[in-house]
Amino acid sequence: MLQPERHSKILALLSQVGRVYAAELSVQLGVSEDTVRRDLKLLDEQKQLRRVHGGALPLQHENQEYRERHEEVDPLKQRVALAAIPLIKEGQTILIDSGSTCLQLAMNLPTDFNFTVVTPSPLVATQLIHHNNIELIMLGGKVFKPAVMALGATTNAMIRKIHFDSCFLGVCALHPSQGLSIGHIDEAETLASIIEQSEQVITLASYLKLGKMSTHKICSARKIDYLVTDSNSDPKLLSLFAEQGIDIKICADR
Amino acid sequence: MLQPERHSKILALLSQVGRVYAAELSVQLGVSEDTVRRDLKLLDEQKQLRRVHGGALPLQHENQEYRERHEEVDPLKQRVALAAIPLIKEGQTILIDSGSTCLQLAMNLPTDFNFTVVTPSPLVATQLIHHNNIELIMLGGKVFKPAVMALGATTNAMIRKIHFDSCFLGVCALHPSQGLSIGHIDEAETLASIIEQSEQVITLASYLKLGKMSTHKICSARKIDYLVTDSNSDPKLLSLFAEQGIDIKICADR
DNA sequence: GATATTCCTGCATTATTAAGTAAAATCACA
DNA sequence: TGTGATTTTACTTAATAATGCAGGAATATC
Repeated sequence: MLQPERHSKILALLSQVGRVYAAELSVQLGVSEDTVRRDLKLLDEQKQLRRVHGGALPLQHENQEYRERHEEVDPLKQRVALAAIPLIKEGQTILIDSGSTCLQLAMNLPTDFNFTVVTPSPLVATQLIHHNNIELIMLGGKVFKPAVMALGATTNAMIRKIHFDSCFLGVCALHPSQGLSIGHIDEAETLASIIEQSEQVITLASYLKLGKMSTHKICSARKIDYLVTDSNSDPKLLSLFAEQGIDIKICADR
Repeated sequence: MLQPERHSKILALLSQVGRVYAAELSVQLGVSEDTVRRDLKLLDEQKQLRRVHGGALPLQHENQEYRERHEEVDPLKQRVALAAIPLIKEGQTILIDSGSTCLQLAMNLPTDFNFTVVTPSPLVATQLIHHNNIELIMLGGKVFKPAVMALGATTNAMIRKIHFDSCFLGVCALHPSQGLSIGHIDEAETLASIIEQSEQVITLASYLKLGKMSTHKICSARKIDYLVTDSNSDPKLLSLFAEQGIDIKICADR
């Protein structure tokens, strides 16, 4: 294995697990501890990580980073989420996906009528614990950490037993011809199951997500009923979506 | 765990609960008390905290606010939870129940080895999202708001497909002859399913819960393997439990 | 004031690192 | 293709750092 390969592998591991040990790296990379130390020393000098006795740590501690990221509310996402709320009707059973936009949706759900929320996200569930008008159903299964949601066979099986009036998806890539797509295959499958069980598919996406595509396809654009986005979106792109039967909702500007 | 990791964890705990004890840190961090003392001494020299006999305190006056905000952390429950941590072994699959004591357990799980956590509580799940060494499985189902946990037929079905090395239950009533009991029938059934699937049953209960009984029986005391409690518990009561084969663990005082 | 914790000091043990050197691989250039 | 320079890696040894343990000192608790 070449030096730059090792370096990127070390950095990948670091961001994945938050710490690396020199001794372990030596085994994992198949080189001597000396080489690992030289690598770590180099990466430290390049400010790519923080060298400490016994191994190395990321520059900013992951937890803090996440907390900050989590506490700061993106106003754009919040506006998109707010614009989607009128689509919820009394007595419905809706699914709310994981992701920051959907979390915003969860934080702003109506309190003046009753409905049921199903979610694969522990964060969304936690947010809804104290809404007395909401019947909350958690989807079970292995929690996929990067997306903070339950997914996989168990989750899919549970989804297939539920019929949703609508599902609210915080998409990460929506393309006119390629449809909805996402970076992880299991995530794609679980989202596809959800869509299969939903009367209406409602996607929440800021202009940054439109016209993009990712690795694993979830469904074609035709399956989508609503797209809630913002006024920065390209009108041509939006008309392409409209041609495929998607009802477009633009959120307020401020 | 690397030294700087310990340091940031100590500081994080400090800002969360407003005080740390050397002896507790030793358990939480998996190192000797000497090492903890050296850590505290270092952090004190770096003006990151104030060292005091028995532990350490935050420096800033804003800690007053912090303490107010996080006053909900019951130190008694935290100590009981800490005493249960050594019962977790590498590679195990454990279930962590809902409830404040179990939430404390979740907040203090070891980070230096891998294991799997299954939980019906969105709060526990949210807490564990950032533990990279923990494989997290959420139990799905209707969320029972008063207990903040998934329960019912769907949940029970999912439980029956999993075998737990041990389950950690934050009991609300444990009586020598009546066993474990609880106020809601569905909760009782779900907990019974969990116990059925567990190799070891570990109960966490402050002295306030012992000798009490509630409406719906979960299981007899004989099914319980460990009772982790505090030194305020009535010794006679404890010996009655011990007679039924329960291993009693008393948490540290203070 | 007695007792029990908690703390500090020195020391032994272990793990980790640094420095120096040699072998191997890679590269530059004829 | 061959030769020497350069880089990269591995090995050895000495130094350093981190940790845990055992005692006596300090501190808190009753």
